[in-house]
Amino acid sequence: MMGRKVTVRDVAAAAGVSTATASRVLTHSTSVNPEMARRVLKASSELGYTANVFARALRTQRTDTVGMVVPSISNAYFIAAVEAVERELADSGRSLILCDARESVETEAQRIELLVQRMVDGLIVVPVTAFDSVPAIEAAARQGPVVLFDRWADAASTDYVGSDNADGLRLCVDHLRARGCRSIVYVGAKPRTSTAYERHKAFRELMGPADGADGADGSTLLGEFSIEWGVDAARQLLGRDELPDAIVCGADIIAVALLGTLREAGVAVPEQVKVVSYDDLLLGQLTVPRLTSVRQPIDAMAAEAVRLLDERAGRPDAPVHKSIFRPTLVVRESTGR
Amino acid sequence: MMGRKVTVRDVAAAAGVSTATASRVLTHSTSVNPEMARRVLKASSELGYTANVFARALRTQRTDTVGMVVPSISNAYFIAAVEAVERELADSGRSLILCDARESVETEAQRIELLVQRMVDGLIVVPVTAFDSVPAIEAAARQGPVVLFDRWADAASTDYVGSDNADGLRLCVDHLRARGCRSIVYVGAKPRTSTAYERHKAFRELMGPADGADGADGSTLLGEFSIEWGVDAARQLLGRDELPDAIVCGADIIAVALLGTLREAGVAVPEQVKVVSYDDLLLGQLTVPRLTSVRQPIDAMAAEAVRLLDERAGRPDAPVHKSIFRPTLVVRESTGR
DNA sequence: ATGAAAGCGCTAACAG
DNA sequence: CTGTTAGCGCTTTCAT
Repeated sequence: MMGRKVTVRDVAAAAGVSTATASRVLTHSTSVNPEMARRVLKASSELGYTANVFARALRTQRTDTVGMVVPSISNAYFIAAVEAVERELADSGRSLILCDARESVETEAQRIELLVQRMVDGLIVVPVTAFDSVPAIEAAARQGPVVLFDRWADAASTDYVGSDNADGLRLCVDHLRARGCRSIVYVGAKPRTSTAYERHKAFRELMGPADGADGADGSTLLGEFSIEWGVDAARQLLGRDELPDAIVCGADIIAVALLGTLREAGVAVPEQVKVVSYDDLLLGQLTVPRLTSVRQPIDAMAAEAVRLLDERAGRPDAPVHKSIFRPTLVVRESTGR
Repeated sequence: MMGRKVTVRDVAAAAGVSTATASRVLTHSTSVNPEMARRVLKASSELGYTANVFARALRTQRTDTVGMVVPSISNAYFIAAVEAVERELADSGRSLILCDARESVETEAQRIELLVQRMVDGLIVVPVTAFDSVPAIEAAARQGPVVLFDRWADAASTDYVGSDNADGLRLCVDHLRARGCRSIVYVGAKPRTSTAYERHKAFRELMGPADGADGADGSTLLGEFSIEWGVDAARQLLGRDELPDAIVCGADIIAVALLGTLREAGVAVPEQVKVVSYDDLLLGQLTVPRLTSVRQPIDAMAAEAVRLLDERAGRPDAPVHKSIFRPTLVVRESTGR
């Protein structure tokens, strides 16, 4: 429906050259007579020429477009990631096509397939799960460059950019201990994603071998990365005989909901309970009190993801590369003044 | 880089028919001998055939793809709109390409241009501004179907789907008056967008002809649809001799920030000041107290937008259509129990 | 350095 | 109903 009418032919004719020469000028491919080049450029701009992307892609097998699939566009952390990647791509004149997997492995597979068909030059994926997302990702990786972002998928032999979750959790626990907290509870997500898995594992290791079974002593509560779970977990804690000194949340989205629920119940944060979280979303700075949270260097991570994509495009058989960034802790009022 | 190798030719050969017949089967265009059809389908699935989108688009001039440009993907209201449109399109087997204008008219123009080039079958735009966005929108509308969503752009002769902002504001003010509020302040955005303009205008008309000049009596404060402005406006109000009975916010993003700032300063909401807002985001249900807010029927609006796009594709010269939906007020704790 | 011509993979006329 | 053929608009050999 939508589309240009002006073609290279028109430009060539107007400039009095062959379509080949016109194309050469327009794509800066080979050197051409300056005078002809001038005429082509003039004709091109006068006619308002824009190359038909489909014809070009059909011919060159490239699109200057990168695809990105995230688990949910309503999670602000992924939006921040998308924005960072888009900024990065803009620098090299490329654009991003964004797809939402809606937390469904099936939708995710469809979206990945869609993007591969659209011949994106590369694909950045934040997998919905660590296991079930693997087949679609591997199929895509067979066709071209794929980089996993933030979460890895098990056994997927693709490049990866993420941050050190164990270190992030260590920052949380060290900070709380320095403020005198003894009893600490972790409220996170079930280990269906690599981030949920790593953060939970790190917490348990940091807390010592006290509990053997999976949170049998009540020091860890696992649900989803969602508002609902934050509310639910808070209620569970409120139902206990006594509250812990501090709560470590696996993500801001959980923490914000948990915080609201605790305060609604009259619990003073940070006086009675301190709360620390992960992601450092703007959202966490709107709460009262504002959240102490682990920040990942998302711009650097986005840049690295694009770099890996380009590197892989150049050397398809290079060994798999994993880039792990160090997070930092941003201290705010939720862990005391 | 990424792309299929299997072509119609391969499928046709494997099925022992011509490419034309194979194509006919694969696109369900004309009726074909059932036996041949069976063979083609079998060959197709055995070879793992997928049509090359570019070749198809080049030939058919269609892509089964709709483009959407929003002012900012970090504003949860637009994300909700995107999700609704995507759901709607999925029903008819089409997909959405999303672009972020980053609150910049220039970026917006680029993105619109990019999508038009990509020959999307239609374009849904939430314009960054009511005036400066017009040229890019009109240029796109000359190429194919365009529907403005939520915000209209001045003099753009394109179809539009939105909601009745005057009615929404009336709901707010009526509700507050029913709860006994006398002094009411409006905190909104400068009239650079149609929604900001209409909400502000409606508020002033509802409050009577008391103030002539633009908020000269301090009953309206105008800034941006942003966190920062919410904080700033709250501080301005806190600096006054006395607080109003109630505050009407032009958007939840403003209200959430304003609410946090008021409560941090020890102001009791809703006891001292009631707060009502617009958009009914999930965000507003995480605050303490939860926000009373105007909800727009976003799913119905998305469905209508897609319908208008399709209608326009069928009849390019049909008169311009504007669809205005009625909002409702969702009452929560921020205006009293 | 330039032009003529050959396709990229697909679908729509046009004959049969 | 089926096959042959001609492009969609572009880039890129291959000659010159």
